[in-house]
Amino acid sequence: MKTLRLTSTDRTVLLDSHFFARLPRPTAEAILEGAIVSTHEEHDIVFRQDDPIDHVFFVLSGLVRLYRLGKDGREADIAVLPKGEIFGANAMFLEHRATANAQAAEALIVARFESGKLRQLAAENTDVAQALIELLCRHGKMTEDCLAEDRLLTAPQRVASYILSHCPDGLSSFSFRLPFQKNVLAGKLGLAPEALSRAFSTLRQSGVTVKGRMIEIRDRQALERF
Amino acid sequence: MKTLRLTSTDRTVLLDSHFFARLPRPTAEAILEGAIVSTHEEHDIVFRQDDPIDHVFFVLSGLVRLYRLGKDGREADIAVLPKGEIFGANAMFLEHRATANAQAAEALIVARFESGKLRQLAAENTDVAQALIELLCRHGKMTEDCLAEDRLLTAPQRVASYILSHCPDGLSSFSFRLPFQKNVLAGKLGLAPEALSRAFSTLRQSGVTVKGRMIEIRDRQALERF
DNA sequence: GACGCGAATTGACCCCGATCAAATAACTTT
DNA sequence: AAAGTTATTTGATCGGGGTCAATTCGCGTC
Repeated sequence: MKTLRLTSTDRTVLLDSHFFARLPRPTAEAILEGAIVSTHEEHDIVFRQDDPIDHVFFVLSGLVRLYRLGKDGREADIAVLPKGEIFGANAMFLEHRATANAQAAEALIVARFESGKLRQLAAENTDVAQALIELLCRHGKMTEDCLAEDRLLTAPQRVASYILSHCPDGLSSFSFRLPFQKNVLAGKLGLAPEALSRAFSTLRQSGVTVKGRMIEIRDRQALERF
Repeated sequence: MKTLRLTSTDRTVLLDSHFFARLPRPTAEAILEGAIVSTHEEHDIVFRQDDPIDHVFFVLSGLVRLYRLGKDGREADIAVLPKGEIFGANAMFLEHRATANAQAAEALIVARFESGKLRQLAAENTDVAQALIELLCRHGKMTEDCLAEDRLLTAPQRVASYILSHCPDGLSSFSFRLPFQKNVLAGKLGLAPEALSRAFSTLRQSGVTVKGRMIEIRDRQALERF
């Protein structure tokens, strides 16, 4: 892990992100003050569950995986966060302990902000508080979605749902490139890699073609029906 | 469903709750102004997924079940909330649409507050915003816990974990009464009722006795090991 | 273009938990 | 207390997905 300072493209990523974009520019700038940037190799651990953490993290590039460990060492993904997402914010209001492990799922650059300062700001500035509230709602809903999908859908259905979430409305056929290794996708969907693989081949009969990371859909309706 | 006004015991439940207790009394009182109370029979639907809702709900007594519906009509519980809990708050910041169905899991009394007013208050008053943030963090963590347990634990392990969460630290043997029907517990744990039943009988060999709603533990360590 | 290594697929097997059906238990009502 | 519901348990069966082992594929390197 190496630590650096914010570059100007970093600032762009930050200011364009879901969270900072809804803040008045000066407020956003104030938060950026004192940000620390660090790089991590794939598989590096950023923090561990129950670690005391006094920072909030922002993905500048790459991918983080948040997961919990079972007694037997098995891992369960809670979330997979791409560029522009924030993590570690819950901890700020929850005893300052991480609720999960955070690991680089690929080469990763993160910015971190002192949570004390951010919390202070949130207490003084309702814009910041609003932004935090919206962030937490959004993340909460994502976790809920995940839980509901786990309980309601089979593996092929979850994969279909994932693919459809990448299909712009109206198109009946399209293709896209997976934003990460199948490995990671499997974890995100709560599946073993083998199960993901089998799910893809089940979906072949519904017009899904997989070649490397490229996914191609021939018939959107068929997928929705699945 | 019948609608009423707040009784004085209702006020007590509200003011003692996790959310309101951390607010200055006058602020809390201000929110209570204009609360509407309604009663619901077991199985009544309070609101449906995707309904536009402009209220935040508070459980005065009884139990609500939040769940999503699958295409095939199957139900997946997202949360089961007892007296003192708030629900429908996410919607306030998420297009004003409910993210799940809310159903009375037993005779239920709820108070509702206009979300517009609450949101306004949160924007003006950082105490309210802080309380909301903490609420959302707490709920977020609960959902995360649920997701992780689903992915990491078998049915008997989930039940053991549930029982242990009711065991005060230090005691090695103790007993308690389930706060709701096994039916509901099964849903909360993401199990079919039959699976819950079987899980209980598996745990018998680890010193768990079940008689009606009474649960008795002989050996805490044995349960933790499970 | 050949090589090498980690990622992904495929096959075989097994276990957990869902589902259906039937029996029993626990409540309500009268 | 008897009858009628509604929950819960138990048994039997089945399917989804996890795990292990063996290939095969894809991609970066030389």
